[in-house]
Amino acid sequence: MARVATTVDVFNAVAEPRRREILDVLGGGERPVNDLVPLLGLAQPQVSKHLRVLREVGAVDVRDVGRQRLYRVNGHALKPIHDWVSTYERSWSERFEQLDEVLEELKQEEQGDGSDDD
Amino acid sequence: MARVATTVDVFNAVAEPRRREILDVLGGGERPVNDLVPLLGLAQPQVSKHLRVLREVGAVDVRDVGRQRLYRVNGHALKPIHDWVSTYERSWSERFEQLDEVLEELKQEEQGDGSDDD
DNA sequence: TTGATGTATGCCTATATAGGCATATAATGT
DNA sequence: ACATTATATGCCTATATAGGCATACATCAA
Repeated sequence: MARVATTVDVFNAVAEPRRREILDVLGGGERPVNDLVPLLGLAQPQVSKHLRVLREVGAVDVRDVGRQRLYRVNGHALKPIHDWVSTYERSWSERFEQLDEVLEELKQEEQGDGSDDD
Repeated sequence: MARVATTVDVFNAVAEPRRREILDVLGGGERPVNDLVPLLGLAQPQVSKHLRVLREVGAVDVRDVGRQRLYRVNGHALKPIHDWVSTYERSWSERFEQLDEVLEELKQEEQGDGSDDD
């Protein structure tokens, strides 16, 4: 078996480095497909395919202008990733480390208090 | 071709839902492998394999105690994901939306000013 | 040593999928 | 209508990998 389809799980869609690159480029503003081709060093069909995956998970939106299709990032689709990973932010954020220190102090005080209702 | 190895790219390692589940469980505290088996509904060998992948990208640490191996989350490994996805936070965060409003206002004022150094 | 328990590894199969390449589709200009 | 440009789709191959299952390895108990 392989894994949950890239077109269904945004975590998986974005696990492909090329697709992250595409989002990063599009972060700078709306662009047609052919703009991405030289920037990524990929053939046009592959770029279109990556864009399709990103579109299916909602990470990009499209707009037709003449014969061009202008793609743009839709960051909302990435929120689940942010939400999930943020629960681990405690590990590296100074802000949380300081919070942990305070909580630790409170805990110690409680223990000195003699109550052991854990 | 497939994609960057799960054992090399933390984005890819975590693109597998089972592995996110494992991290979520371990977030509650250190646990031996066999604790995860019933919780995930996976066979023990598959759990060990997922843990191996997580260990290779540094997302978990191990500690031997007797014949058990206690695994725990190492959130630091997830920071690159947080950093990357945070650049898109503008899309959904009220905080950034308000900032955008202010910037928009400043821009309008500048235009009314007659200067067009854009 | 022997047996039991906890975990890791190896082999196998099915499957998803990235990229190569040809071609289809669509819009525009002449 | 025809050519040109922009993009999407289809077919192909190679490859990574998730899970099934047997088994190796390691640690502890008797």
